[in-house]
Amino acid sequence: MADKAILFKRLQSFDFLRGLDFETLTRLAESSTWKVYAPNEVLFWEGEVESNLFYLQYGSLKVLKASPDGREQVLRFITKGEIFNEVGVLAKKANPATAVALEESGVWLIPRHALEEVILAHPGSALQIIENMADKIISLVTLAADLSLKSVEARFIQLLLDQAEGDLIERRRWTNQTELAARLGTVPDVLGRVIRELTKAGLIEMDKQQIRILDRAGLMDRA
Amino acid sequence: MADKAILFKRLQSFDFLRGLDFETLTRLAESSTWKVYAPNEVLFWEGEVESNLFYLQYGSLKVLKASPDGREQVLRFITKGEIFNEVGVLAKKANPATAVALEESGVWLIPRHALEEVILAHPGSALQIIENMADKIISLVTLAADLSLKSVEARFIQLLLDQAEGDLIERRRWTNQTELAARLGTVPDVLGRVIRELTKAGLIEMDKQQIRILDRAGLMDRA
DNA sequence: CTCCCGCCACGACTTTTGTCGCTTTTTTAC
DNA sequence: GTAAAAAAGCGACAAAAGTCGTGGCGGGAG
Repeated sequence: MADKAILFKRLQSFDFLRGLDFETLTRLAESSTWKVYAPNEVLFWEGEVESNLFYLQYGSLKVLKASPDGREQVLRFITKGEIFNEVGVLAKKANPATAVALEESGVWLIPRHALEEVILAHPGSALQIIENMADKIISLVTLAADLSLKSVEARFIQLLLDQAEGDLIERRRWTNQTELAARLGTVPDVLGRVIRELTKAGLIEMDKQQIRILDRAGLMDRA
Repeated sequence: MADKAILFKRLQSFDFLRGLDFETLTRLAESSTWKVYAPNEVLFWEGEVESNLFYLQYGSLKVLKASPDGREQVLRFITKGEIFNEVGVLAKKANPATAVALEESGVWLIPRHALEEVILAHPGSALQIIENMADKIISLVTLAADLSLKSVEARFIQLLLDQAEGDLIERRRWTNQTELAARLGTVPDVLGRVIRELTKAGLIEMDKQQIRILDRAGLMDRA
């Protein structure tokens, strides 16, 4: 079990808790619990009511919705340091999506009652949470519009350009074509085809370890 | 200009303002302004920063994102009594979408500073706003998943079943095939084809005034 | 009244996306 | 290390979505 002192330090660094006093943070840390999830383990299912706020200390997750026939649409990736499940915690609604660990992930669970206390006592933190949710609304709006208005190729190119540091994208264990396809809202075959075409056109190069952008301008043209 | 007394009454009926005292509501009403928009008039554009909260007193609006080539994806319809632009007001972010009046619409504009005062003074109202935003997140998540995982036909059938009162849907002036198509994330031709197929299959009947569901079970089967 | 414009109907065609079957390669589990 | 499972490559095909052209109907504007 991770030390509560770690969480305490983390809590101090959250934007939305900034400026809270020692006792408040201690109380939050005291009532929270720690959990480690294995790769592919589910944190919560679509339709469940989950009343903890999650703070991801290490690892990475995906949030998705699945169709009856097994296809999935990834709505969001969560990396170290992010909080999630504001919807379940604060709106007391059934969760609209499923959260799954992509790799081993360590998570703090902060119970609803502790959080509500903080918000009522410190209205400024509510504004921070609202900003946080606004960011999510913005990215969901963008996702919906992209799914409807852009081709798979355009979405893939945008993903490449967003993710690239310099002209390189490091591939991790879970950055395989199947996962990328779910992220783009398509199937692995189609993504594979797009990759082949972009490779043949000399725009990108892809192997197991990385994706390299060879012609940034050319990519932008096609998107 | 509509009487501020009307807004005052309305404010009293907002969920998120419930329980506020007389002076607070009066102040809100005092600092708000009233505006009427003509059909097809734009309330705000994607990318603009808009610092008023809107309350739609009568009329109806659509919120959409457009692609360079002119297609649009409607993200949300707003009807009488709803508030919108929480994102712009509270998160101080550029608006992710454009809002357009579908018919003549009367709107109250509540400025940011007045709203922030209320929230800081009454943390409970922040929780109400958070719930409001959570609802939006949920419906955007659903929209994104539907766009990615369901066919146009399935989305149209779902729209029919959601909107129907009894087995009837009244068509208003702006419920034409062009608008319905934008709402479903497709083009009028495709929607027209789907309508013809469902009609030929004896599942629905559609004229200028209304859409009638003839075989609810049959529709659900196909979706 | 009539001309014009927007909406809709419909068929033909193109493009995009998704599916299938089969093979090879890579990863994982034991 | 080896066997089994998962991922990926690839071509052929099928289905869904989008585009284009033509033409009809009907409701304003003049």
